[in-house]
Amino acid sequence: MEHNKWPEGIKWTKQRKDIYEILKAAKKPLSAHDIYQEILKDESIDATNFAISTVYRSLAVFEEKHFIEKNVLTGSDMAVYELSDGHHKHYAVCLSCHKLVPIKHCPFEHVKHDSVKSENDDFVVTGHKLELYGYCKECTVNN
Amino acid sequence: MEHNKWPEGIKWTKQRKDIYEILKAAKKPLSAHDIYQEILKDESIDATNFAISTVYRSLAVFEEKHFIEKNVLTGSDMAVYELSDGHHKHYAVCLSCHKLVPIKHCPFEHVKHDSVKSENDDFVVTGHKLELYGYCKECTVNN
DNA sequence: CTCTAGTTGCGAATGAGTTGCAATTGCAAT
DNA sequence: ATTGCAATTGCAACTCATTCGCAACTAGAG
Repeated sequence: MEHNKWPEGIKWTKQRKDIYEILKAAKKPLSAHDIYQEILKDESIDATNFAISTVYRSLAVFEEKHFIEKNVLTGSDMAVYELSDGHHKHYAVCLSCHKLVPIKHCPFEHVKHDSVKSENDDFVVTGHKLELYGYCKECTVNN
Repeated sequence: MEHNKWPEGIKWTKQRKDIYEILKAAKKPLSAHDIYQEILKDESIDATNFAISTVYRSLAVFEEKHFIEKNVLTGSDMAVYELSDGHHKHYAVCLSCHKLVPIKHCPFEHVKHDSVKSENDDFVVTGHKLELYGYCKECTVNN
């Protein structure tokens, strides 16, 4: 919870540390509201006078600095955020219950982005997002 | 423009036909507002008393019937829609100018969705979304 | 042609996300 | 440690894409 090294380059306020910790502890991408709920719930955080606008502004800064990744998943209209800890992740989204199932191996691990570059005229690819969708075990059974 | 066969299963009102035609003519995914602007612009459409809520409701119905696909692209917070005409498409999004460059070959054309299924516990994959991002030629040159 | 369930226009409501501003606070330089 | 100021924050008001309630309308089955 403490003694962590924060990414460099920004002013590390108490609020930003809290938000960063919550994202670090999360097992799945969180929305700004999810994060805010965590703040309100967490006993160790003084949530009096913690504005949700601070959450949004901190997330914007984190994203700009590439500490986190922002996504809007199928079936939802709310942006979710997760730490970009090097090992980027993809998810399979259940169209029925909206559960997220992490994809263990990114099918692009071995694919060179350059291949796309040469195929499309001079587009420099710096990253990608992949999302599978379908139905999870429970929802398949119950339909 | 006319004599087209509409997908079955819904009531084909004048408004829905207009919206469907606009999507069919579009070369890229359009937002609800894009579509509404097209309606206002198009001389052949009587735009008096054409509500934008109708656009949203029609799009919702189309999506439900799988006539169209809804997406929220990186760098935007507005949903965009395009016909799901069998040949599904992916795009590369320029992080600088937000231009969309179609990806000619889907890297998943040859990948069996089942492979993902077996890798993750009993998730039935029915589709996927792939988005590349980076910088287009113009934006690479001008930076 | 009639009947009715499904659709529409309208305007008001919702809700995620943003913003202006005065007060506060990291943190670099002293 | 103390200071000084630019960056950050809380707050409340705002934006704007999208949704909703409802009365009037219409597609299309019979």
